[in-house]
Amino acid sequence: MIEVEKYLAEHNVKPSVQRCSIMQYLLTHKTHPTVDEVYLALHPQMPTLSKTTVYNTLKLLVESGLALQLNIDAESVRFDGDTSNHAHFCCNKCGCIIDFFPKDISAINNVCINHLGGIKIDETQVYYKGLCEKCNE
Amino acid sequence: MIEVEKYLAEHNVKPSVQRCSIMQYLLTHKTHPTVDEVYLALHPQMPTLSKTTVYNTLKLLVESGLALQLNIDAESVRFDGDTSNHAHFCCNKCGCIIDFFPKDISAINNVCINHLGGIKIDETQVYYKGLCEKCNE
DNA sequence: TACATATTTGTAATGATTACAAATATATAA
DNA sequence: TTATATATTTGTAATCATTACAAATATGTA
Repeated sequence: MIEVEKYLAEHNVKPSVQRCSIMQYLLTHKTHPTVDEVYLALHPQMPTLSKTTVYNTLKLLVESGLALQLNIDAESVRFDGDTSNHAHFCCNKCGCIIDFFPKDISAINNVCINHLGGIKIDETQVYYKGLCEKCNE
Repeated sequence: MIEVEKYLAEHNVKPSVQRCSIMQYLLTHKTHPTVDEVYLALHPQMPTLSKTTVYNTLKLLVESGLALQLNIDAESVRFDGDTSNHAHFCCNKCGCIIDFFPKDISAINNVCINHLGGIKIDETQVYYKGLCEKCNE
């Protein structure tokens, strides 16, 4: 947990107990959880945790560059503690989300930058949807 | 409007008055409107229109391949009557959404397909976020 | 220790979306 | 054409994610 504390501090986020737990959860669970999933996972060990805190903290982490917010699913927002350059696949049947690191993904980011003048790109999100290996038989 | 009627019928969507109006609106307004925006725009000329119908119809259009659903904005879902292969840019300041047709965008779709075996890709969405030309001064 | 500031908490409000049943329109069969 | 079955639309009520906000708690500083 000392690691997480440093990681937050390095990004100018004061490492409170709640923030460390939530960041730690994101780093150790690559499941792209929703606010609810984070809350339900941490609540047993931390009974005073409030869902509002989970909302606030995840928002803070995103703003501080420590997490990605995924809108791949219209139903609820998902979060990813892995901020490296990668894409996501969402299965339309079982809803699983799979990380995706094609070696030429940086080309995707450049596609845009090469074409537009005045526009400033801060973030690129690539979502694939379809059927995962299991659901595709 | 006869055009829209044919367009819907060709995609096995029965062309009711409401469906034609909504499809027509999407085709003539490339603003990636929300459900609310579609409803507010059509309601004056069609006072009996219900917002539920707008929800149902847009869902039907998406399922029939006549519109795209964009989750670019977490706040509310947006729709695009242009189903051709293109990306979207969203300005973090003014919220405008800009269509984006880089000539090598098909490469983005292939990125995934080339890398995965059992997974079946039906849809690819590419979102860019940042500051538009105006907001970037 | 005392005080100022930051963080967390819980509840209430908001707003998008869905469920559902009644009303209306459309298509079909006699 | 008329009667009947089916599909579509409508309006209201419910649901659910998210946000607002003010009180409570914790933290940092003099």
